[in-house]
Amino acid sequence: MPRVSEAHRAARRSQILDAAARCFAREGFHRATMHDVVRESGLSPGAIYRYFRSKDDLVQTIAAERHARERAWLADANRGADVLAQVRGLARAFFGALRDPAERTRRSQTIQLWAEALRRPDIRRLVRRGVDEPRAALRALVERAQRQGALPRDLAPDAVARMMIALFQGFVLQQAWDRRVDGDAYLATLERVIDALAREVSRPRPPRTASARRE
Amino acid sequence: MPRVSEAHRAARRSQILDAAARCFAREGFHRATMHDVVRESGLSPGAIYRYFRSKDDLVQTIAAERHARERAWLADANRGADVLAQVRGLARAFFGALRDPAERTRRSQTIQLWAEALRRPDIRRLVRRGVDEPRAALRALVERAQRQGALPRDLAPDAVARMMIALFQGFVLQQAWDRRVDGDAYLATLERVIDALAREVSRPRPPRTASARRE
Amino acid sequence: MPRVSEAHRAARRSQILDAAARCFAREGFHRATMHDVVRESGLSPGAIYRYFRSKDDLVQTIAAERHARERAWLADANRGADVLAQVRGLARAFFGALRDPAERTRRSQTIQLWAEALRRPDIRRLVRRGVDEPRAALRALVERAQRQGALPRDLAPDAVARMMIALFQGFVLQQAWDRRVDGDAYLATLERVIDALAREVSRPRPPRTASARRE
Amino acid sequence: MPRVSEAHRAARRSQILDAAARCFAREGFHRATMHDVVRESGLSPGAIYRYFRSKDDLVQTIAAERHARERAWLADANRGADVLAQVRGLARAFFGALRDPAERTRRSQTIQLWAEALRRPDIRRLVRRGVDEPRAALRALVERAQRQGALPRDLAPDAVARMMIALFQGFVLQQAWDRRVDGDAYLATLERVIDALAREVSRPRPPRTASARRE
DNA sequence: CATGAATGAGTGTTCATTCAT
DNA sequence: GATGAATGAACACTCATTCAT
Repeated sequence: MPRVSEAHRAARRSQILDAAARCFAREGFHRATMHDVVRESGLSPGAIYRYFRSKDDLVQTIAAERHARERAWLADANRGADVLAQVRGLARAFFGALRDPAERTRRSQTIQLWAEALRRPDIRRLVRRGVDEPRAALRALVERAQRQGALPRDLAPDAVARMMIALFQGFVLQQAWDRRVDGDAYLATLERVIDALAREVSRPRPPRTASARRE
Repeated sequence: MPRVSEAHRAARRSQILDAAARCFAREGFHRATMHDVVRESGLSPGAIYRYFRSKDDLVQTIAAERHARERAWLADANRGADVLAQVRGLARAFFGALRDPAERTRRSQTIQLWAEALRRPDIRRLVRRGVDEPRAALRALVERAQRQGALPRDLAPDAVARMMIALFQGFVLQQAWDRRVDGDAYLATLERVIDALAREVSRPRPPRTASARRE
Repeated sequence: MPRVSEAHRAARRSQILDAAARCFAREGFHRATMHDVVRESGLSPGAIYRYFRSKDDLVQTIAAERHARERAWLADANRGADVLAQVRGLARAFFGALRDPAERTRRSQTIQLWAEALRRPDIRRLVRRGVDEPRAALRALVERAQRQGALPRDLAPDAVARMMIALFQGFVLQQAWDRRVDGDAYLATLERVIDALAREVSRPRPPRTASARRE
Repeated sequence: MPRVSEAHRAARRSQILDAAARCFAREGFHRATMHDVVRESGLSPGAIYRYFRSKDDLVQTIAAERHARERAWLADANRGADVLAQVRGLARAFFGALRDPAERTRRSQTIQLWAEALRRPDIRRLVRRGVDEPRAALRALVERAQRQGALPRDLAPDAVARMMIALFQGFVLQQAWDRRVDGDAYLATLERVIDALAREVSRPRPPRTASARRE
């Protein structure tokens, strides 16, 4: 029977995590100090270490939280009837979210986690799952579209899924460095490409593709 | 050891830079210490500070060097006749380079620079130029292809350029976290998409596009 | 050891300041290292930096403290009736203090601050105030003596004040380099000079002074 | 038979000393680096270490040179007939020199040496001789004046000598911290005091002095 | 439970000095 | 003789973490 309620613990935890997230977004994981987090959270060092084992643990928890959030976000991807509409919906949801100012903070964390994943296996595991789970969902979606005749059968579903994720990742990077990047044109062109692929279904293919691969 | 040749100076410089690159790839910019670089280079702290003003300067120089390397890499992109062949050539060169083991080290640096660009304006400038210059080249290529009738005229050239870069960036990330990622399938699918776009030229478009956008 | 009393804080502060003073007196500001202060204080580097921003801050605080001490010392200079007795009292208090062994340490600091004032504006400000405030007090004293007819009216009060301070400063220097300097004889002769000046009041002056200035 | 002429050696030596003097005056002994001296002198580190054993040696040599200069300056003090005129001449020469801008540099060095003398016996020896020699000369002068009846016999000659030196030292300090200090008024008042003392010779003294000492 | 003063190993950097050329 | 690249011990300072209160 704990001395403080579970609700109190949870509140403290997210108070710390929010403060840490702000610090990390502002300064970067490495430049931000635990003292920064202490100041930002209004708590004491001891209090923070009661909830988190270390600074690395704080980073890891934030990474896990990011992962969970993005997973939830894809939860209803593989439902519904019109596959192409769903892909477009996903894309729109994703790019739309980037307009939220709070999303800037999260994006900054995400990019830092991408770098952090290179050195820390625990982070890498999370980041990889953040690719693998959407990838599986997108692949299933593409496969369903192929079965329905909405996308050509010679497209490698897994590669398509990776490409879609890459298109998201690259856009996140480019917009993080340059706010003026035009998300609408990017999204429109992405949809235009999907249309082009969709139309490939009803098209005679072999000769052209063969020649393209020849060289 | 005075009055040393320019060649000696250059050799020392790259001795340091190489050591730093190895340390940064192994530990990350922040975790790697100057002492690590000292040990790795076999020189003394003083020697390193004779060639570089600070640790940040070392990072910046490595960033600039990566930028220069990637720029050279695109130098002959916008030449030659067959535009689509060129795009494919570029893609193949890029993905092919990823097989070089030394490229792993460089890629690791690049990803770290992407994160570093969020906080350091000098790095951001370099990283952005690393996007903007290829983007301009790719856009010109797409425009040329459109004039030649090799790509449909309703594609936004700039967005296409960004997407191609995003496809590269995303692949670099995904492969950095998971060596097993299949570059060949990715490249083949990318070429498949370019083919699909190319074939759009000879297609009646307006009604379809409109309906695609309608929803 | 949290939530410590204000008294504890003050004790720690002066524990550090005392240790620093000893180090600075022993080694000089520049040769003394923070590690010396750490060792001498029995604390850790971090503890010291909790109370002082930098080594320079430590020097500055000691300078300010010396300034405050010397200011207090002059506080009751300009009171009382017999002006000449007061000047003599001041002189005796000043020279008397030099017999205290703890004063050796402080004097050593003072002389170092005189040199430090040449380069550091913050120290120069303090050192100058350490001259200007006594000077104003002494000048007022001399002016009062002139109004009372205790000193001749043709003495420039400000120059006299500067001279008295110079006599103190020079004595501090000379005794710092050679302990055997006889403070009693110095003080007696100083009083003898003041007497001589006092007796000038009742003397016919013009012709002599003119001839003295003539050459 | 040396490879370079003695004249060349001497020229190099003073080239280095001049450069060092400028650096030390600008930055202080401790903050000035050997690299500064290298840059300022236009020579190489090796060259400097061929002429001086260490940085401390450079300081010591400058101190010795300062000492020699000030000694020369007093060389003809104890000659000539009119003692008081000579004292005044000395004072005027001394204060007059302070108007030379090059003297600012030297004064800055002198003050630093006063502080340095506290820690370094070699410097202390020089600085003390810089007091003791003028003091002996001034004492002899005072004694001669007393024998000639130009100054009262109850003045302690040595204390008077110390006071005169103190008046110089204090003025140097005060003017180093505040350029606006009025040297002319100071000098005039100093002469005024000497006049007062001179006139004591023909004055009935005992009762007053006794009362002054009584308290 | 919470506090925050304290720790101390470790950081990036400097600089007096040396010595191969 | 002269050079200046190189050295490396030492420096001022930081910060993740602990634990007495």
